[in-house]
Parts: sequence; C-alpha cells; structure tokens
Amino acid sequence: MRKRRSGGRPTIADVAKRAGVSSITVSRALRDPERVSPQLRQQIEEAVRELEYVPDQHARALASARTDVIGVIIPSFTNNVFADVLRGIYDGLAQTPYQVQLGNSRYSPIEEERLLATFLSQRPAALIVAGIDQTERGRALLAAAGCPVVQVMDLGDDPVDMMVGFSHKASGHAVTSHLLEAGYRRIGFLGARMDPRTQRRLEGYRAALAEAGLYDPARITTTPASSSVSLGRDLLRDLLARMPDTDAVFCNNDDLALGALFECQRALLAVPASMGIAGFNDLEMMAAACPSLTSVRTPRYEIGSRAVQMARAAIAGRRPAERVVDTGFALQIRESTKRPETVRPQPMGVLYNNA
Amino acid sequence: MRKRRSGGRPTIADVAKRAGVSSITVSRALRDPERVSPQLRQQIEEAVRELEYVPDQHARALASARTDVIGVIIPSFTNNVFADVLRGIYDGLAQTPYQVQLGNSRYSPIEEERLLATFLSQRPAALIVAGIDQTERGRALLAAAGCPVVQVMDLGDDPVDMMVGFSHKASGHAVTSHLLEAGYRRIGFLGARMDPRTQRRLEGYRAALAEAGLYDPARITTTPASSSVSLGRDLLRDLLARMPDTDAVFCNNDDLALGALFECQRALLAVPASMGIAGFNDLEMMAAACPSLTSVRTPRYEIGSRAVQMARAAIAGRRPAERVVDTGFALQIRESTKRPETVRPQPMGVLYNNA
DNA sequence: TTTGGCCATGATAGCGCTGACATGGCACCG
DNA sequence: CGGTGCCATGTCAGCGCTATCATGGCCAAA
Repeated sequence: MRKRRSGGRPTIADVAKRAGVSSITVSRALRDPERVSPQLRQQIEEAVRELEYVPDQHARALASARTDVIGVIIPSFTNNVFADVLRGIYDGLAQTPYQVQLGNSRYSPIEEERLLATFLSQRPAALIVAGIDQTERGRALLAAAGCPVVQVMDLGDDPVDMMVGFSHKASGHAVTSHLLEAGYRRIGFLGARMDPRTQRRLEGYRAALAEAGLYDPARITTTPASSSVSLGRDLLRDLLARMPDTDAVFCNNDDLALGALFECQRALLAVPASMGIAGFNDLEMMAAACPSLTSVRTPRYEIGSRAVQMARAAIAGRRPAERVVDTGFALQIRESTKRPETVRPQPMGVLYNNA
Repeated sequence: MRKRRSGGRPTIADVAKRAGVSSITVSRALRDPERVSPQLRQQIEEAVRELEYVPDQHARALASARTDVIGVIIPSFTNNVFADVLRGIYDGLAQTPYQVQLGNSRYSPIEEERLLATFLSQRPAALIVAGIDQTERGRALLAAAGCPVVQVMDLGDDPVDMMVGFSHKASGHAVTSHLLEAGYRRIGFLGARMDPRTQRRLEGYRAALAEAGLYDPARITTTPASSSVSLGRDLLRDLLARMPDTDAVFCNNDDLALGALFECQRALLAVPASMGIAGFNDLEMMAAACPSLTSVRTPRYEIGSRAVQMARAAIAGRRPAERVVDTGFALQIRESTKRPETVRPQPMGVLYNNA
C-alpha cells in the first residue's frame, strides 16, 4: 500500500475516528457548524485541537471545485502606490480563510494576460486587478472567469464586473486648475512610463489648460522609462532647457515631484515663487518635504479594502448594488504651489468626485 | 453521477483520449518529457494545444504531495527594501512553474509564526523568510518544514537551512567609521521601529564610536513607530533639542535620512558643513537629493534572486555547498557627508564584506 | 395511530492527478 | 534460440476531501 502522503499529518478521517463520528460530519462541522448538533460539534472541535488537524487545501479544492484564493494582479511591486493597495487587501483578508495570490504584470498588458490565464486555471474565489486597460483577450478571460472580478485604481463606464477607483482625468484636471488658480500660467507636465492612468491624468491637464487658453504641447515632457526621483530631476531640466519660462509643473507622480524639487534646489529656483510643483498620490514624504509639496491624495488603502469587501460580498452571493464605486480623490495644497502674490485662505483638502 | 467539476475544462483524460494514449503517459509527457517517445510526445503536445488543456494544480498537489508554491514572508509591503527583494524573487521565478505565496508579518514574530504555520500546511516547495529572528516555535516549524528554507536580508551563524544576506552590524560600523573619518565627532543615531536588524545596525554604530572613544548614548534617538520621512524630521528635531552640538547623524534608513535633510533645510543647517547625514539602503532617491545623500547600498534584488536560485537548487536536490552567503554591502559616499575641510579623493563605492 | 416531513448523520462515489507496479516488445548475450 | 534486462507504456489504486443521496429518528398534523 502507498504510504500516507500527508507526512504523518492527521486527516479528516483521524479526527472523525477520534470524535466517534464519520468524516463527512467533521467536514460539515468545520465548514458549516450550524448543520451539526452542538454536542458532536464540541467533540469534533476537541479532536481537532488534540490532533492539531489542519485541513488539506488541495484536497478540499479538488473535491469541491472551490478555493479560498483571491488573485491580485498589480503592475509594480516597487511603486508604493500599489503597496498601499496591497495592505488594504491583506488587512481586509486577515482573519478570513482567504489567501492572496499575487502577480506582477510589470505594466505589460501581455504579461497581465498571461497572469490572468495562470490565475484562472486555479479557479480563484475572486480576482482583483489593477486598471481597466486589459487586452481584448484579457477582458474576455475576466468576463468568463466564473468568479467575482474587481478592477481597481481607475474608473470607467464598462466594468467587467465590479470596479473601485477614481477618475485620473478628473484628478489631472483638478491639479492643473489649482495651479491656474494659484496664478501660474506656463504650466508644464512631467510624466514617466506613461501607462494608461498617467495618460488620463495628462488628458485632464490638457483639458484644464485648453479651457484656460493656455495649452502648449511643448511643455509636456514625458518618457517611457519608469518613474524615479532622478528622472524627475532630468525631466525638469529638459523642460527648462526647452521652455525656460515655465513657471510650474504637474508631475504625474510624487517621485518625479520630489526630483523636480531637488532640481529647483540645485538650480536655485525658488519654490513656489518661481516654480510651482504639484505631484500625484500624496505619499507620506510630500508633507515632510521642504517646502512641503502639493499633491493629489489617492485613497489607495481604502481602494484595496473596499475591493476585498466587494469581492467577499459577491462570493457570498450578495453582489453590491453599486458595481462601480468612485472613491474620489483629494487635492492636498501645500507650500510648493502657494505663490506669494496669491496666498489666500484655501481649504487644505479639497474633495473632488468624478463630477 | 456527479457532474464534472472543472466547469467543462478538459482533464488529462480528455487529452489522453484525443492523443490515443493513457492518461499516465500524458502526465509523464508534461512533467518528464524524456520518458515518453518523441512521437507520442508530439501527439500529446498537439492534443494539449487543441484542447487548451491546463493541468489542475490541486489534483496534482493532492496526488503527488508536492506543490509548486514557494512561500515568502516579509515584514512589510510598504518598505521599498522588501519590494526590491520581491522583484528579485519574482524575476527569478519567471518562466518556471513556481508560484509565490506572499505573507506580510508586519514586523511581528507572532504574526510570522502564524503565517509560517499556515504556509506549511500547504506543503510549499520552499520557503523564503526575511530575517533570522524567528520565535522559538517559528524556528522549530522551519526546521521541521520538510522543504528548503532560505532566510534572507540578514546574516547569522546558525541558519535553519540556508541564508543570504549581509551583516547589519558591520554595515552600521562601516557608516559610522566613515562619518568619523570625514571629521564628524558628535554623531547621533536616528532609528525607527527598532526591529532586530535595526538593532544590529545600532550595535555597529555603538561599537565604532566606542572604539573612537566618542560614544554617547544620549545621541541615540529612537522610536518604536514605523519609519517615515516626517519621522526623520521629528527625530532630528528631538535630537537637536537635546544635544544641539550634534554634528552628524546616521539614520537607520533612507526615509529618515531624507526627513533629516528636510529638517536641516528648514532649520537652515548646512549639510554637510554643519551636519553630516548618512542613510541606509541606498534607495534611488538618495543620489538625486540635493545635496545627494550618503547611504549603504544593500543588494536587495540580488538577495531575492540568489535566494530563489538556492531554493531551486535545493528543491532539485543540489543543495549548495555554501549554506550561508554573505552578499556584502557597499558604502555610497555622497555630498551629505563631505565636510568641506575634509574633502579628499575617496573611492565612491567602498565594498565591505563581513570582515 | 398513521403519515409526512424534517433534521442530523452516514455511506458511497468520485474530484483530476500521480506513485507503484505490471506488461509487453525489443536488443543483446551466450 | 532461450534468457536477460531495459525501455516505453499501461493498469490500478488511491491522495484527502466533499456532493449526493440514503437512512433513521422524531415530531406535528390528521
């Protein structure tokens, strides 16, 4: 006979024998205690404790065709933005039987598609994916996933299933409008990697400036390279070399904004007097910088935990009424965009929704 | 009869029928192609492609008592340090059948122990854990894991199995020595969270100053709160309030160092002339800051990929001869510790090993 | 009392895959 | 030409769990 595979670990049958019941009763007592009489339940719990029984996930998955795995696909590990979303997800899943299977698409839709296929082959209980810009086949895979799907960090009117995020275009518009109100007129854009969400922020920037009649494409400085503080310095230097009269920049994320600040310090360019700087995401460092840096606070942790909440509700058969949740964003106005001549009382956290 | 669980997905039996062989042959062709004749192999591959067959992980795991899951436990998602390790791990695992199961211990040994137990119940192929400071029971679990275990990011002489990292004490000693050589004499220490690795860096700091006869415990400023840029500002402010003559600080990580720099800017304290600043980890921003910030470059990505390499070798039965790998670290000397009177030609990247 | 229905529990049969062993064909040997 | 050993392939029996249906006891309604 084949030796036991579990390496000596007790199986449900061992628990059953010890508790003097059949194994199916143990199974029920563990998954659906209501269906077992209190007395047996107690005996079983005792046996479980004594034997230190831990159910075998794989056997369970095979027998029931269900798993407790929630697949999560994000485009980057290094980007703190997603670290916060992840924290929200893991915290939302603590003390539950669910486990996270994490994939990194590296901002590549092809890679994302591959991950999707891999993950789906494991019949996850739910799937959380960053962004709404899947490939056609990726979307098809998601649509046929047979499990709840939550797209996060962006907003669109065509969710595969559910969606939690905010409008990047609206947020780009809001920051740019703020710079205009602060009195800046020759506002540049610094962008790295230029993934779809960045593109939409750029669109918002463009729209706001166009409305004001101040749009000049020459002030847009982008690179496909991935974002970093040094890159922020390089991009600002480039921009100023080409358009020396630029008086403010909207940086598509906080790393770039920090780099821009350092470049200004090096070039002895006064911030905010001669150069306004606004970032995106409002990482913790923005408030600590000197001068403190204006940014757009994005509710990353909340998006993660909200996504988990929606996914769990859907798994339980209670699909939320609102399939698309707009978390909004908040403009955090700080020193880096307070032009001396325009300093005036302003609420420090202006809340926007997808108006 | 029970309906097929796989939701219509083809099983190995379907592939076998289509290829005109038995299912065990399909199984072999997929896992161990050498053992199947080229002709059958080709037929099988064709059938797999036509049916879009994807093996069921759970069935495989149940039948073979093995999985392709590598468990990874890190103490933080938000800390970029571990993001880099993770990238190394994921990159090392790309194009392999292995999957990562990721856990966040939140710097809590208790939580780590819990995660360990959970992970082990899934019989992972290998385990990669950050640090060497497991609880007693955690160590026991690891020792009895029955799979390769790699402890990363630290060094010790008592590996559970394998180990890749560097000496935190030696690196703390190296930075402090550098500050002394640069001419600083009243050197403070800023530390947050004070996890065991931080403690060892502090030990290195203490030893270096004690050797120089300049150790003063009053210059150590720590907090159990977790690290952030703002905290760096606060800690430096505290230190200067208590010990205004402090002329340099070794910050236990780069966030704190950046915060310290901002605080100096705010207080109009010249860096490096009146205050030297050194950080730890050498995140990308350190080189971009103004002035650029001295730090200790830690080979985080390499540690991740090396750990994966060792784990895979061990899984394959080729346990590396060197169970403990010291990756070393590199002092990155930059503007923030170049005191005007002591500026002299120095190699820009001094390599240290666990001397 | 009978009957029907419900509830708690059990017996059975797989889920999709792989380990162990069996089989049959073929090359090579004396 | 029988024997030997090896190789490719197959048969069979589970891995540990749960879906499904069966069973038997109990209570309420008739």
